Amino acid sequence: MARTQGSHSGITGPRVRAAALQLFAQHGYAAVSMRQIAREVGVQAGALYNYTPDKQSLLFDLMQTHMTELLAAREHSPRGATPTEALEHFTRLHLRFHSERPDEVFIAYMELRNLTPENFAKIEELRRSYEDGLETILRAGVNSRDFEVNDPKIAAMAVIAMLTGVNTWFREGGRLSLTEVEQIYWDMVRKAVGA
Amino acid sequence: MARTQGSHSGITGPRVRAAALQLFAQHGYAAVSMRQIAREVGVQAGALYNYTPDKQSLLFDLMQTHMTELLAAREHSPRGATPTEALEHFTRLHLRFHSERPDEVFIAYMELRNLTPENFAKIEELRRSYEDGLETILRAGVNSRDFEVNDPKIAAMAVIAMLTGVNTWFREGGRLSLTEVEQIYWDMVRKAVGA
DNA sequence: CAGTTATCTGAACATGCGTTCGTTTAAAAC
DNA sequence: GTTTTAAACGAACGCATGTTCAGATAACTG
Repeated sequence: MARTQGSHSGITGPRVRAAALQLFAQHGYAAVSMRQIAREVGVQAGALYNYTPDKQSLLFDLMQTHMTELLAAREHSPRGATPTEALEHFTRLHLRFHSERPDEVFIAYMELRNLTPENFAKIEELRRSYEDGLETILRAGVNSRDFEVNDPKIAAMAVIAMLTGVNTWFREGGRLSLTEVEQIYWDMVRKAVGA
Repeated sequence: MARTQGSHSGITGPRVRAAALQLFAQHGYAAVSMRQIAREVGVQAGALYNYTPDKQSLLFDLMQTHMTELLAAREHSPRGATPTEALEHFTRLHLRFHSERPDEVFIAYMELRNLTPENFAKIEELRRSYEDGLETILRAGVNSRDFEVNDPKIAAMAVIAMLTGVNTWFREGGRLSLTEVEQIYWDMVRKAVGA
C-alpha cells in the first residue's frame, strides 16, 4: 500500500504527526526512528522532511499543540460562580480532556527531557500557566473560606498529579464510565481541599 | 583518571549500576549508550559486560531492586493500630522513601515500556503488590467506618499518584522541609478519604 | 496538451549502536 | 618470586541512526 511518487495527497502532513504521536507514546521518542514513522505513514524516510525540519521539531510540535489546546479548552470552559464550582469545572475538564488524549498526555509528561533546552522552556511555561490557573482557584477559595488548604501551590500540584494519574489505568469501556470516574475524583478533590 | 587494566577494584559493579541509574534517569534508557555508562565509570564499554549480561538486565535490575526495597521498607514499618494510623504510616513512608530515591522513582515510572515483556510482567507484579497494600488499608477503613471512600481501588491509585507527584518538584533544601511536606500531604490524604 | 511544481524515491553520508573476543595487565595466591 | 586469574583494553562485527539530495513522478495550471 506504499504511496506512489508525486501523489499530492495533501494529508501526509497530519498522518506524519499522527504516526509520530502514536509511536512516541508507545516506544518513547529516543526509541523511535524516522524510518519507523515513515513506514507507518507508507513513505520513505526522506519524505518526512517535507513536513518537519527534523525529529526534534516533530516532538516539540506535538507537545506545544497539546498544551495550547489544553489552555484553550480552559478558556472556553465555564468559569464557575464560586471557588467550589470553579474547582469542579477544573477537575471535570481536566479528566475529560486528558482521557480523550492518552497519547498526547503520555508524551507531554514523559518526553520533557528529550526537548532541547529552548523547547523545554517553552513547554514548561505553558505547563506553569495551567498550574497557575488551578492555584488561583485554590487561593480564591482560601480567601473566601470555602477551602481549607495549607499551601495552595503544593495543593495545586497534588491535585493535578492525582487527576493525571487517571490516565495510567482508565480505558473507555472499562469497569467505570468517564462520568463515574469524574464523580469519584471530584469527590476526592473536594474533600482534599476541605470544600 | 582512567582505570588501568587488571586493577581488581571490587567496586566497579556498584559504580556501573550507579552510573546507569543516573544516566537512565537523566536522559532515558533508550537515549543512553553503553559507551556513555562506561565513560562515567572510567572504563571501556566492553568491561561493562563483566557486570551485566546486557543493557536490558541493567535496567531491569535497577527497577527490581527499587521495588523490592520499597516492599521491604513497608514490611519493616509499623502497622498502625487503626486504619487511619495505617494510612498515615503508608503516606509518610511513601513520601520519605521516594524523596530519598528520585532517580530510582523516575526510572520505575518512565522506563516500564523499555522492559521486555517478561521483565515488565515481573515489575508490574511488584507494583500491584504495593498498590494492593494501600487498597487493603482503605477497605479496612471503609469497613470500620473510619473512611468514606467510594471505590477503594481507584482511591488507592489516586493517593499513590498524588504522593508520587511530589518527586516532580520536591528538592531537599527547598522552600519546604520533608517533614512539612509530609504533614501537608497527610492532611490532604486524610481529608480525601474522609478520615 | 504542454509546462510547472509539489511530492516522494532511493541511495548515500558519517556516526553511533550493543555486543563479542583475543590480548594485556596487575593484583592475589602459593 | 613464580604462577594463576580476575579485570580491563581496544579493535572489530553488522547494523541502525538522522539527515541530505539529485532524480523521478504524477497531479495541477494555463
